[in-house]
Amino acid sequence: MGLFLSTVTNKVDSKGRVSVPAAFRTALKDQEFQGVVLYPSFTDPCIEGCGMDFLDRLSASLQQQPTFSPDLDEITELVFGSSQQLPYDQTGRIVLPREFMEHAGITDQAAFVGKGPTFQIWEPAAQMRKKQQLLERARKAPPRGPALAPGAGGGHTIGRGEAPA
Amino acid sequence: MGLFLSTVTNKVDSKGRVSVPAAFRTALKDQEFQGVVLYPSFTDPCIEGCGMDFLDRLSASLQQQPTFSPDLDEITELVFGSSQQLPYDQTGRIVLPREFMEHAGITDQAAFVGKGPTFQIWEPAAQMRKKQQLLERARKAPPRGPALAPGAGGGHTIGRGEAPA
DNA sequence: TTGACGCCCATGATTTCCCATGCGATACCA
DNA sequence: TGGTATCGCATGGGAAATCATGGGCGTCAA
Repeated sequence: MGLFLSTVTNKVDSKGRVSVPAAFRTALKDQEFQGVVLYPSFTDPCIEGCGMDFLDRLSASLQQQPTFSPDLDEITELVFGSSQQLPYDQTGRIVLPREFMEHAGITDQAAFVGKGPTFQIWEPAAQMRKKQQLLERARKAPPRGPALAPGAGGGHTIGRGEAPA
Repeated sequence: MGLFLSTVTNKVDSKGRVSVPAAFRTALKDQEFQGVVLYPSFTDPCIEGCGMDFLDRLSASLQQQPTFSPDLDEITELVFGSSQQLPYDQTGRIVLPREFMEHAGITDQAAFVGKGPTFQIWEPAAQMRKKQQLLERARKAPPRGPALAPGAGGGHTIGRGEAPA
């Protein structure tokens, strides 16, 4: 699965349509469902995004666990209940549901922010502020990452123009 | 199998008819039986819903259980005993059985809430309350563990560290 | 009859599809 | 090396299909 990288701001038209950045689409091109899955963030004024396989795996792993944590189960309930499957139109756009736009304060612009296996959609100004906050915090107390998983491979980040066809 | 996602509120007319959200019907379109299976929730004032195949699999997995759990058995009995198979009419509506409506307190509106492999039907206000409850709990006690990859921004990215394929 | 139920059609609103355009970057050619 | 053609991507708007909803009519059973 491709990773979502970088931040791209696109326009939201009067119908609520917005182009999903080409690089993001590339990251999802292998999926069965051609589109994205969105749900409102529970902690930030933004929209969370991922591919359908993300939810598929979530669902699958929940069903396998006989002893599921109630917490986890409830969160899942929230996620499923508040997510929406949004297919691309033929030019790679999706229609942002009105309630999601309101939750994120999005009016006519949307910033797609890559977060690795998932991404977020922000109102551009709000995303700036958030980013500044994170930067400051990082300066004060640099966060420490986990040990790198071995052999996860030559890694294929998504970039432009890697058409193996 | 498609997953049930998002929450959609539809009107219940004087005959007790309600449109099953198109997205839900899509999730069930591959099934033999064109309709849904409903049964009252035994923990919440709502109606549980799923496709026929879900019950098939439930039944199958129960028979595979090496150790027969009385709990499971009880659940099975409750589920199978109180469920109803409700076919769509030609426009994709079902007729909500009166006792189910009463159990859920539904009068003229019904909220379909996706829960992945299954869904629920609520009286809209009650569903709001339930959702708020879950939200608060999610914010207070964000689930931890290997299953969850906390995002940088106090995030709540949900994912399992499982191998991609 | 009265009501529950299945089936039909009608309608408005939304959503999706289709086509056209502008812009920028890259590839190509002279 | 300058200039030009071409492609991919983002964007806009109108047309067509889908969806949710309301109501009417016959049938069957109590």
